[in-house]
Amino acid sequence: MAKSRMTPETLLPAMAAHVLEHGIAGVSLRPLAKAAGTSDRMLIYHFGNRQGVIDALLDYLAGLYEAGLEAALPSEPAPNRKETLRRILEITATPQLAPFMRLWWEVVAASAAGDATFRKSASSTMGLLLGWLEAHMPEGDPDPAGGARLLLTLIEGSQMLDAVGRSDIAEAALVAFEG
Amino acid sequence: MAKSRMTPETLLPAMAAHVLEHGIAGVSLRPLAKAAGTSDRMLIYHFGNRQGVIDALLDYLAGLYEAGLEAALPSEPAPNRKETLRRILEITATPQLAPFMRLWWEVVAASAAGDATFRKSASSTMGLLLGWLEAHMPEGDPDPAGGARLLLTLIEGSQMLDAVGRSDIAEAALVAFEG
DNA sequence: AGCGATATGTAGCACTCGCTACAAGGGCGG
DNA sequence: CCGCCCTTGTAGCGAGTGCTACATATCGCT
Repeated sequence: MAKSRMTPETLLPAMAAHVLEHGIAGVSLRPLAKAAGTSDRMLIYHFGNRQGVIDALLDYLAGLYEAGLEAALPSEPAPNRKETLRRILEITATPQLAPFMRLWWEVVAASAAGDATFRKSASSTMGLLLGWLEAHMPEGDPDPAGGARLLLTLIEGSQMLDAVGRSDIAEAALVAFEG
Repeated sequence: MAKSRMTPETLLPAMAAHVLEHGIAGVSLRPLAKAAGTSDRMLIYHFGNRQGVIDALLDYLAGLYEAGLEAALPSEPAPNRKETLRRILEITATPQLAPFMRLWWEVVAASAAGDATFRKSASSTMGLLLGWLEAHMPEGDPDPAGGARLLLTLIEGSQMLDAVGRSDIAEAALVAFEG
């Protein structure tokens, strides 16, 4: 019966694409399996249960996001904090990263609801972003560590405001930011 | 048969309590109805359909949140932006407002996923908070409007970081904030 | 008192959910 | 070539979903 011997690794890209479009928190096995060209039966077989599927997807998506970010982020340092902030906000609004933002708020919501898996993923994603920011703070910044944390907080606040349709507030905040 | 003649208004408080504990985005009618001492049948009767129930709940919860916030927020202006920020963050970490935070990220996630009802609710909540902030900016602030938007962005970023277990970042950001 | 509108309980429909039991095909080592 | 194991399909279970049909109880009004 076996035609192609699909491994978990084979399935993940297609499932990730489905999840990026339809969300991950409430995803159900049958549509997910169909999107990957297999059956719910096989997802359970490969990943044990639904939670296993989601865990694997979160891991895989974190890698995808990191790669996408790495590709989009410029390496030249900005002259000051405000410009650093402006560049990051511009990049994270990139269409190819946009589906990740929708997913991101799902991860945050699940974290806030107490889901350990999602929280761990979210927490490490923030660590990743913070690390990049620290490494790309303007030269001569008096407090790169603190500044990076301040910028990260502003970035996330801006993105939340974008998500609820109040990018006007985020833009005004950027203007008012003295960096 | 009718025992108590429950009106939609009678049902809302109990339903709100249930939703604050169990989430609103994926709430299902039967447990919700049981929590309110009625049946799914009656929820549909009173609110038309599930969406009607959720709409009514969002409205009611927005009112609850506003009232809780109004009760918790002090009226004396802070000496500077940083202190204003610190006070707000302290208040929104209040236990009685905590369940609302969990709900809030659900609302944000649904907004990001394109749900119009949730987005409208989230957007107006941000408007509410912004209005309060503008009215409570420090005396003599050079740019109260811009400053309020900057603070709101920082507040929301901090709360997101809290939600994913990275309050360490939010606290360092507060320290690094020059207001 | 009687009648119509309002309110509520019961049963059920058609569907999806995660997951499992069973059987069987395909690959590989002996 | 045989037999075992890994993989996969089919069918289905029990529970839960939003919602509806129908019957009936209760209230306000005349």
